[in-house]
Amino acid sequence: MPVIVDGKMKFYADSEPRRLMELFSVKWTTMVIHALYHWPGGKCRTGELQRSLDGISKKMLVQSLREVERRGLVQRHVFSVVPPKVEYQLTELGRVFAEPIELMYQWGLENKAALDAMEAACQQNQGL
Amino acid sequence: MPVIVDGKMKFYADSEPRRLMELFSVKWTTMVIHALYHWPGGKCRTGELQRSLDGISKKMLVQSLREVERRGLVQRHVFSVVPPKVEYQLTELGRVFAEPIELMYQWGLENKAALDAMEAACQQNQGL
DNA sequence: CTGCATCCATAACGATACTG
DNA sequence: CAGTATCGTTATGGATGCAG
Repeated sequence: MPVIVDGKMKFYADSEPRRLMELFSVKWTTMVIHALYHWPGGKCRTGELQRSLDGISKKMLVQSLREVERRGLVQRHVFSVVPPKVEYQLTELGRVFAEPIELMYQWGLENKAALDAMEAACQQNQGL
Repeated sequence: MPVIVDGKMKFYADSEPRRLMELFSVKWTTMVIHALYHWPGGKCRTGELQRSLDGISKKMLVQSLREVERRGLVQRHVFSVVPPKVEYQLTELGRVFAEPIELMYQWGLENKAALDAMEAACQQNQGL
């Protein structure tokens, strides 16, 4: 799987897998995609989304939404009414990227034991 | 899949999936695990590892290694010789967590088209 | 060779207050 | 309701030099 150069293995930070991982490196983006993926009807309003994402600030919500919109993963629908109404939904490309995210969510749910073991080791080695 | 509270969906930042994702949020940790996972024999020295991870600084290498060691994913073997010799290898728990990481690497390699599409959209929407 | 310490720049994040 | 702006804190990461 890894690239071999002069008989030595090489791993690159700008490889495809790493480009994918960068999506995960920002705290809320995956949760936004995950939430939209599971939203009944696939569309939801700003406020609803914020209330569903426990602990997210308005700033990070909007910032995350702009981010995924810029990347072409989410589409924004603005209704010209008062009070304002805006709906968000995954694009086709967004649903493609929901796939690995759902894989991770699945794995996480099925491997709580491993996650707990890691946390336990973590606390045990505080003074390392 | 999501939790339902009062008929509304709720997504928590401290859920199992998110705890897994936190492993991914630090730039080099996944690459270190990925590299060790594919290393012939499963053990490798500090310098070898650094040379294989393109662009990593010494500081981040050591920091990442201490991180995964603290989490119980990697074991450190110190040889009492001069010049110093240290080897790293994945623990059993580490090999468990290599699984989702390899899944992501696999997905990334198989979906270069989607990644390129995202990048293209990204650049097109610069002035958004 | 391995590891640590230091300095510094930037990015991520949260809280709050304000506009239409 | 949706979105913006500002401030301050913390985390992240790179460069460099030193020590065993």
